[in-house]
Amino acid sequence: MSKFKIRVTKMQSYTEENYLKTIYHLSVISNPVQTNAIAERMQTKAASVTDMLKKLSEKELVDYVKYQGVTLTEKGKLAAINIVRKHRLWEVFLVEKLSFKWDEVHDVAEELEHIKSTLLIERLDEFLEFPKVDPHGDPIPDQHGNFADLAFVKLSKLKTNDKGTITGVSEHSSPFLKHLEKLGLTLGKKIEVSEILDFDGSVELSIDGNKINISREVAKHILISK
Amino acid sequence: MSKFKIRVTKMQSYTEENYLKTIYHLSVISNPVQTNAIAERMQTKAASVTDMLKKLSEKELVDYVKYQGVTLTEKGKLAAINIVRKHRLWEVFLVEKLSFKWDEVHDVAEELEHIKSTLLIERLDEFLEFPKVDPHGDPIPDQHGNFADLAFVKLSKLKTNDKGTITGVSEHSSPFLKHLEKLGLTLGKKIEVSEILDFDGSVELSIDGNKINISREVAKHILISK
DNA sequence: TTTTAAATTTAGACAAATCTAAAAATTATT
DNA sequence: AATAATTTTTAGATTTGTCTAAATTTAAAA
Ligand SMILES: [Mn+2]
Ligand SMILES: [Mn+2]
Ligand SMILES: [Mn+2]
Ligand SMILES: [Mn+2]
Repeated sequence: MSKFKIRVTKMQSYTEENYLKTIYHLSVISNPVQTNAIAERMQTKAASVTDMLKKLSEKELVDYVKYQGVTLTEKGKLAAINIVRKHRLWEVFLVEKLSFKWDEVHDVAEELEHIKSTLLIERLDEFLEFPKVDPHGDPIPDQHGNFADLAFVKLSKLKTNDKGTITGVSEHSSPFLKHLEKLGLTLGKKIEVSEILDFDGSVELSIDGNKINISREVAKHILISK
Repeated sequence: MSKFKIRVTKMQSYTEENYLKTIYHLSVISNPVQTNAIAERMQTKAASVTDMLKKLSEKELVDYVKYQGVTLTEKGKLAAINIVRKHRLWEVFLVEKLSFKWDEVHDVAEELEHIKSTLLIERLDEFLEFPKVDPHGDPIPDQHGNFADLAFVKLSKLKTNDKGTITGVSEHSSPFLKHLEKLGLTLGKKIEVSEILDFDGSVELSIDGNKINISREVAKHILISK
């Protein structure tokens, strides 16, 4: 009879992975992460979230204090970043190799990110020539979970005459991305703020020699560098 | 109150898809397919299979007669072929684009085949330039489920002095494929039977100018054309 | 044609993930 | 500090897919 209990750390399920990823993303906004925030983002009910938090806590993937919220443990954070890595690499694949548009990739990547094979993901990384960012400008972590924290500023924070390059978006919905596409606001484009309208906060900017006006709401989700 | 019951044909689950595919493959050998055959191939218990057969029958994907076995309906067959199509296309991708060996692709494809996106699979097909066979020589069905029934003959059926080209294998396990690899018995290779040994039925063949001997068991799983 | 063996199905339980409704804890407001 | 509002958790069900053990049906053997 063994003196020690062998704890077989089972692999995470599809569902657990989605929870970990959600908690990871919400951690940026608030830490610890609250039950309702997770429920809303995952389109599920608070009661279901509570159940899962207990389970993740049991597996030592999160630190969970009743009524207070959750934080990822080191182990949980690494697991989460790994899913994010896979998600973003698949998005690059879809856009670069299969001609998907940047608003078409999200749902498929949401499924592909759960495929379990390190060989697959390392080979994919190599095949894509080790991309540093995904089609939405988000950084792609390396095998060890490290990635450069790109210095972004929201377009809505710029002042009149400020210049910069579009390097990311903080909203990934298809309607939003299609809207940007139509306006010519795609990654890499240089812009200059020509005016900020007083009455609605909307932003007028020069792009490719044209002047266009975008709502404050849209400006908030466009990330500018330099 | 509506007079008609609306039957929402739900999409198949990951598990249902695996059952359909298994039934499809077993149909080639015997029709109808028996419960135990499915259970054995899926590494599960007969009782679980019975439960699933009732469910698939309910969804009109199989014709199921208690104690007699199952047959795929037209609908079920199409669904099954679609999974097979995805499985084989992904295998080609892994080998052609990510340098996987032919014995490394199966398990990963087993997961990838369940990704739900027609756009993805049609684009993948295009990206791979519409391959007709997978890395094991198996035919890849088109979008409509049609594929050429390639005329194979088992190497074990050949007589002395018969010639032919290796165009497929009927066993996909990693050890078997690695074994073939080591012997130089890969797809496209031309062989000639030089002798069939009486006492154990093993086959001696010429390949690339060399003579090698393979067991009858191995010969049974090598498919030859022309 | 009984009897025996093999295959298959039912009955009843269980784990994962979800839900609704009700209870408990925390936070905000008077 | 007491009350109200919000957030979170529990209790109890439900669905999907699985299992073991027992009962049935079919096929094979005597
Ligand atoms: Mn996902
Ligand atoms: Mn992205
Ligand atoms: Mn599968
Ligand atoms: Mn194959």
